[in-house]
Amino acid sequence: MAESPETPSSPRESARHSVTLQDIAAHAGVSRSTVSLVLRGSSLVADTTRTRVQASIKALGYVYNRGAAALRASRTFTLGVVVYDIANPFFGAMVAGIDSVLHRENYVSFLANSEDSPQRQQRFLERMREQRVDGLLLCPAEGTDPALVSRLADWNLPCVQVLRHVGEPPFDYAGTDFELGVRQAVDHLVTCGHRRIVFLGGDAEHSATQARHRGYHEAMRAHGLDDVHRVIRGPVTRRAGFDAVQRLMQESPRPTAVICHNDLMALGAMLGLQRLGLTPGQDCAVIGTDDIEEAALSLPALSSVATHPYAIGEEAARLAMRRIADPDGTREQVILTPRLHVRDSCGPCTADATPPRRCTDVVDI
Amino acid sequence: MAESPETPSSPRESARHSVTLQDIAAHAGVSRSTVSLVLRGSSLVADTTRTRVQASIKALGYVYNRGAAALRASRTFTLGVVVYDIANPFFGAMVAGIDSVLHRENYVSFLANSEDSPQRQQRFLERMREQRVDGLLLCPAEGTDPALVSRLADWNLPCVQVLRHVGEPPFDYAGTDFELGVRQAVDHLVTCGHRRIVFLGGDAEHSATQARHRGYHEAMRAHGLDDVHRVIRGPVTRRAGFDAVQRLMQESPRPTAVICHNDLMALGAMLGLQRLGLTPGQDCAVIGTDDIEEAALSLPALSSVATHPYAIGEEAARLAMRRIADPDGTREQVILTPRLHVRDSCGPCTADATPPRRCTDVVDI
DNA sequence: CCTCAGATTTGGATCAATCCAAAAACGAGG
DNA sequence: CCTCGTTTTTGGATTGATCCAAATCTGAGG
Repeated sequence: MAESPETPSSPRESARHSVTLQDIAAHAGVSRSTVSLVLRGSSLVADTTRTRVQASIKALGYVYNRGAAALRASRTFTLGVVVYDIANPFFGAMVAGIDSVLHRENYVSFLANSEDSPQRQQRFLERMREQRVDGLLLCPAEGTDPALVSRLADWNLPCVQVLRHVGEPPFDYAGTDFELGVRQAVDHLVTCGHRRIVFLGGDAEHSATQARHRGYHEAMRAHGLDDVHRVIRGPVTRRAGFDAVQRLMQESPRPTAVICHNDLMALGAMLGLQRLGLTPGQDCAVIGTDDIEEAALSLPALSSVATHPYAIGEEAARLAMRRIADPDGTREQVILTPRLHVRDSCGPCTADATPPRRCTDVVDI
Repeated sequence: MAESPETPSSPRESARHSVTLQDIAAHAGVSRSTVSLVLRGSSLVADTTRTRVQASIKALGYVYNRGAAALRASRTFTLGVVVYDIANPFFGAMVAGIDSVLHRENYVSFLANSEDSPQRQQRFLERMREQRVDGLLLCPAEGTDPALVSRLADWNLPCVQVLRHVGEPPFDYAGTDFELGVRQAVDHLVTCGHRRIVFLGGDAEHSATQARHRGYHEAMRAHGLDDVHRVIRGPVTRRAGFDAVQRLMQESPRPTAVICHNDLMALGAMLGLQRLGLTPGQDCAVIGTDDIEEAALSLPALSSVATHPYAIGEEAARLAMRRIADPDGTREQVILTPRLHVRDSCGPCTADATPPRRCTDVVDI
């Protein structure tokens, strides 16, 4: 029989009707079902048959139709990912971590940027439902209805919350122990002799902000510094850090250290100090959170609590895979441990009566 | 008849068989086809019927099944997006731009991070084909086979290249005129009296790198500076800028200005100058490319050629929409015009014999 | 040569939508 | 009341895979 030649990928495959299981079955002299089994790597198929079918698949330039498969099998190998600010390098790294795991698992992901708008987020989630994704990774937008998580459960849509969380436990969650991170920062500063330590925090009310504030309050209390503890709330941007620190430095007595909600704020704060002719780490200690690449390279190098976004992404994706495999398994919370990287922006306290001590914690880039 | 109550979204919809067109048809007393027409907003349906059907859709908590629709209609409202470094803030902004357009167009996108690996990219593209996406936005990985684009065309998969491009024209492309950007930088520096201007560029061989080098060479030639023109190639990182500028400053006579492949390099270069006790903008001018947020806030503020990543993302997405609507339309190239933002890092040349001139081009943040 | 268990293979039904040609309903004019 | 041309609605075929129960093929043992 003059069957089509063995061109691995024939150039004229735009022929209206694309190659289907049926075509391969005919070419290989077996049934649709057998071809389907081969495609799914079933062990039911005899080796000789498998080889023959695989040859036909190559010969005809077949392309698997996941949509059609999903229709019957009700599994799509797709995941929805929602973040609220993809332009932020932190999320970039996190998405890279997610992507690396999904790639290994043969999953592919839809990404949406909610811009912290619950409406946008809602619209995307509905679309994800229509696409019949197998699961969701969700960094809930500020102001997300706490009932959302249970609604997703009603929809039978596995959902792992990331970084922030809403609703009542138990839920799946992956993030960092922000509370511990801030505590580490306070502890270190106190060890260095600082007392008047201000926290520059966010004004939003999600779990991640609350955890940081809790960490600050408790660490300060533990060191008996209730009387000087102080939180400034506002946006968590470079400029906010820049402005806030300049206001703080007018006061008397002025703070000897600031801990910032994230590195962008901290970098802004350092800039603010320099603008006043002060030296970060000498006239006022600065510690940031996240440990973005820029932190180690700034001048002076910024001390920062590393929150490992890439690892968070990986953990979240892995958790989603587990929940998809076992939808009724008990919910899990993966909480990574942050780590303070001490650099040049937080030297010993010189302003206070307390004798300056040499700081020799973790020092690296 | 005891029809199900009018709960907008009944809580027990996990009943094995999800609500389908058929169910709505029965509930509303019409046929499947009519419901389908309503869902697709057809004008064929009578208003009274439409209202009745829409009520049933709400009442039964129906969820459209895009997969099933795509199977028949061969349109998925889905796009594949490939970038090579999502952790880079530039791409974050670009993806945000893409997302904003797709959201408006009711499209949803698969995102992959190729990590500049052609293999990873290839694997993702194959998966995209299996998912029957309507189109692709591709920032080709370094080393991508130039034949890829024509292969995608054979697959009937509309593809818009972004930022970089491979293969032979005509193809759809969205990006910035990097050549012009570098030319602007050179022109400005020459106007300020600089002659020994070095370009710190990338070592990769894609279109975006080549365009920058071309811009540099031509501008230098146009100003009769062939004799002093000089390109240093290497990675385009902060550290590379830091190291390169320190080496350059040992020379005699030393360069009076450097133009960098991107802002990260430029920020590194400024840091390198400071490490030597030199002042960027005074002892040596520095100009970067991209104009990332950090540029305006650094100290001194970095002059930079803005490349508008968000806008590039938007344009690329719009172009993809056009190509999907009209697959055989003529290919388009959307090239945005970069704009030099002059700040404090590039003052007049003081080292040369040429009399220093006051620079009064564009000055803003 | 027959039987039977285990290994393979198979065809028809199914998943949830769209397409399309034809049927039904409608309304105006004779 | 009957045409005739619109406007609406409809059912059967179709899309490309999986599921599953039943059919077929093997080869060893009797």
